[in-house]
Amino acid sequence: MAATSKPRGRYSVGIATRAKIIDAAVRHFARYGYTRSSLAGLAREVGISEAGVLHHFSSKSELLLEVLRHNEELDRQAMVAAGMPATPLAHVDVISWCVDRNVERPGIVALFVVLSAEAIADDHPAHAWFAQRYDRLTGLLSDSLRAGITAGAIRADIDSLAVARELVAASDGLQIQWLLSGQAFDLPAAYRAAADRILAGITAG
Amino acid sequence: MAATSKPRGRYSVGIATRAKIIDAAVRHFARYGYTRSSLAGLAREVGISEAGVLHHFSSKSELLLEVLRHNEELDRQAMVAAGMPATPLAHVDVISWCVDRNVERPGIVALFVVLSAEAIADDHPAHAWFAQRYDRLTGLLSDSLRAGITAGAIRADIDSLAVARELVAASDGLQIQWLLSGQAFDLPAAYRAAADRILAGITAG
DNA sequence: GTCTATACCGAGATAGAC
DNA sequence: GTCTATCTCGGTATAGAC
Repeated sequence: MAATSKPRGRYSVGIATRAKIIDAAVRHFARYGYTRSSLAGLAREVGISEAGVLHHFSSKSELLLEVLRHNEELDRQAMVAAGMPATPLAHVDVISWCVDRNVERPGIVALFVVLSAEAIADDHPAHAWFAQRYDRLTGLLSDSLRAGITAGAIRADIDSLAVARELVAASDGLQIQWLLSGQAFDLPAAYRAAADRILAGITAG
Repeated sequence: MAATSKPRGRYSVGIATRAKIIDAAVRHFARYGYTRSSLAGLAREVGISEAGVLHHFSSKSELLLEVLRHNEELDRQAMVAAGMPATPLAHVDVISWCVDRNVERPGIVALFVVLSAEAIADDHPAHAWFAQRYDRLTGLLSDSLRAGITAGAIRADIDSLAVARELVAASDGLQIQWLLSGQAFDLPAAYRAAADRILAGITAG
């Protein structure tokens, strides 16, 4: 424990500071979006100054991208730990797994709902990141559905990309309602019902 | 024509100024969200000063609510003109009609996607407006579905509110993907397919 | 690694002239 | 009805001390 925390001079060790900043940034970006979040508020929460934050991240937009990358890495690790396929979100079940996980951390859900809407503007610092994310997500899901067709589990006459978009859309749309309603309904159950309804229409036989 | 536009003094007539401000505000809020939009940019576009804008709307947040109210009124009028039921969005078909209409004006779609995400924060000036809007929307759709059950067209064992949420979620989620992709797919067709898939699972018989 | 101090910019809003 | 001028605040980022 002492190995990483021996103070040197008048400042605390700081190896953990970067992580503390990212943690706080997740909360702030989720609550206020990117634009309304301020480095000052972030710094106050961490217990350092604005300049201290900018020592670790050269700009606010770089911090945003680091937050997104960090979260992606955590997701990957959690998926591996849970025995999910290494390729993220390759299967429909994986979305349900994600929803179950995210219901425990509404802050992360808000982070993505708020930022993905903000990032629609093509000069937003995370615009490309989100555009790519959706392409990848729907592409992988579509591949997974086509594999299901080959295996004979799914009807061959469906538009796999369209269904993939619907599955992702159901998740995003329900999240908005869940957050706006103050988490007034059971999000995982709602998503499972929606996915089941979609899948029921495309199963073979 | 001259009835409303005789200049008095050195300023132009200005009865139309309020409408011009609202028009420009729709574009700005859609493009930048509420927070990133500035009265200065708005004013520049209209051709007046910031103070001129604030002469018509006492504050920026009041302008936002006026924009939302104005849009609601336009929707109502368009619905009446199209022979849609006066109660907005009481039927599933009405959503399709809205999607068809909105695909011609991606700015309005962006307005709602961006603002409804921004409004998740409970201190956002339009938070209550959006929370109520979703309650009303899903409530009316749910009522409509229950009427379908009574009429024998829809299976009696479905959760009408859950299905209503799914129909709204599909629309919201597809809109996000549509905007982020640069309008790369046919939104009305995608929504109709999604709605059909959901409805196919709940029709009686 | 973190501080203080500061430069610089742009926001929303108000007061009072025309 | 619109202007100019100004106030006040808050933002990001930089420079240099410790």
